[in-house]
Amino acid sequence: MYRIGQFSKMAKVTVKALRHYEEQGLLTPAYVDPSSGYRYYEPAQLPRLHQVVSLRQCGFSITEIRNFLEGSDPARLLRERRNELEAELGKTLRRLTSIHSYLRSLTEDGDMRYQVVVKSLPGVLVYSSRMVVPDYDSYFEVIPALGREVLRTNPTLECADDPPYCFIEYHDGEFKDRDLDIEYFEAVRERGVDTPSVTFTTIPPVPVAACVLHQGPYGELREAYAAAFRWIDENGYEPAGNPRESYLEGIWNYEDPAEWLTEVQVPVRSAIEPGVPGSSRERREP
Amino acid sequence: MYRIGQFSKMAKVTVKALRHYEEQGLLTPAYVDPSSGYRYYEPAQLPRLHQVVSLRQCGFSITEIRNFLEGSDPARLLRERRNELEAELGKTLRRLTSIHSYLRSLTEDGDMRYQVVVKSLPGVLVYSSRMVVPDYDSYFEVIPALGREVLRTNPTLECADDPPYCFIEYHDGEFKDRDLDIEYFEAVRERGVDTPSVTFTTIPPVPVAACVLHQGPYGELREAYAAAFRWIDENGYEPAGNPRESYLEGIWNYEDPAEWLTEVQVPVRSAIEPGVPGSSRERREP
DNA sequence: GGTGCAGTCTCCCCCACGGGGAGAGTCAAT
DNA sequence: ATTGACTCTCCCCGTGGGGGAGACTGCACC
Repeated sequence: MYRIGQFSKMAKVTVKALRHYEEQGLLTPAYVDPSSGYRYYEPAQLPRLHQVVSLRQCGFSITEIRNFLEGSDPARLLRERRNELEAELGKTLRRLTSIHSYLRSLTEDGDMRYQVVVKSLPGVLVYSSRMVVPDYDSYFEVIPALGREVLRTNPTLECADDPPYCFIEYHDGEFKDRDLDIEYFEAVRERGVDTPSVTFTTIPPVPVAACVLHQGPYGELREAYAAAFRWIDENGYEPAGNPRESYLEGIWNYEDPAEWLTEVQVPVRSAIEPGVPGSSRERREP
Repeated sequence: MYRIGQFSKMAKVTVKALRHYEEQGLLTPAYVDPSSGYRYYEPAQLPRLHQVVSLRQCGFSITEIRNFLEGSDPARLLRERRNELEAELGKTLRRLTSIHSYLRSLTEDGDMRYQVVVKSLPGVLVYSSRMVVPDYDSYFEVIPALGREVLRTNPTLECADDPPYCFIEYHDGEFKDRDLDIEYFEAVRERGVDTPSVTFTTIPPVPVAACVLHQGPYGELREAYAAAFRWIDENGYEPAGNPRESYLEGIWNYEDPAEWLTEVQVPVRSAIEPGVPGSSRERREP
């Protein structure tokens, strides 16, 4: 019979952990003095404790260890844990690659103007209009005209404003700066009546998109795209749809183009062949 | 000016997280209504939030992001984070390998008799005696005789008993079952007087040792060694010293050899060439 | 002007795995 | 009897928010 401190030294496990394991039902002391409350352990308990420590070193949670010790299909638990660890491995690798991109942009370009965030884009009710315009400057004429046209057929139409969401999708598979095949979207509160050039529809959500925020005039957007596609390439993703340009602040709010705010959103998927790291479930972290 | 829910949709960040970021000083709302307490945000705050989210996706902690945003040498923080991520990667890999060994022992051997735990062994004051004995059975004569000899020259000597620690170190580089070159150690409370065959000394701590617990007669210890060395090999370690057999329960406590408890402790080091994963600091986990 | 409802506020508890410490009790030796 | 070393229970701490209670607020509608 050893007291907790002695047993703790034998097993190289802290006293706190031993008490915690008792509380969690993993290891009950061989005897507890009813008057003093002192815990007494025996070496015969070492194998069980050893197993607990071994499983902890594999990253099992207390609950999983309890299940394990109670004999519920160890092989299954081990395989589950393996899948989780593989997912974790994939995530750590992605983070590492991401840091690498960060560091490169810092040392090569000297700044970190464009940081990439991966998020999903919700599906939303919109009206949209596809067209070919001669150049970027045409946006400033075409889009307001489109708005007027929609309002003419749908006088009571309200655009979404909690928050607003309007963007252009680029249908050209390659970079062009004239004769652009674009589609303009604007989120609305409810479906309206189609016009010859304007269609109401619900766009599907995008499960994964790499997003870059651009502050400044549209002429520099090209760099934002470059940063986004470079990141996508470096980080083991590949484009999975046409890029969007979402307009957050623009001419309608600020005279000064330096204040304009645009988000480039590129739908992506993992370029890693499926079945290996990173396809599995999450655990322990956001 | 958007309320928190609208802004949350724009940035795809939960309301809870926005409030948390304010509390942590990462993003203060553009305006807070003094009477209602409502938070109001502006799109111009999106770049900062975008950066926060981007750093979170790299696994930075809130505190690190705060340092980052306050401009303290981003390159250094990124390199630090990279080192941490590499360490994490190494740890996950080790866990994965460990699970793999577990699963193999389960499917091949059908049981999981021997689980391996990595721990460090403390330095300790001992007396020791090196000798060559004809076979394992000699232990039962030689060791008690040794104890008597020590007590003859050191009548007041007390062995450590909080907890006791006695073990044999095997000096043969290979497996033998006769003419064994062994050294017996027993921890004591204070230094005594050497005898011709017994020396007092403080053995140095072992930073990393792979340990296996064996329950049963000594004849089966060979399997414990086999399991330990196999695990060491599979898990990217290599032996870094002679193995020890630590006797926790034995003939002095139990008649029945099935109750005997012995821990095999093999000093190891990482067999991975240094400089790559796993050599760095810890973070977020035990 | 009243009412309903969605949104927001603050406050508190929760997750895992213990670490750190306070204040009180216990064991053994001098 | 008095140390001094252990041990007990209880509470707070960290991470990064999630979930929910109870109370307000803002806005639309009647």
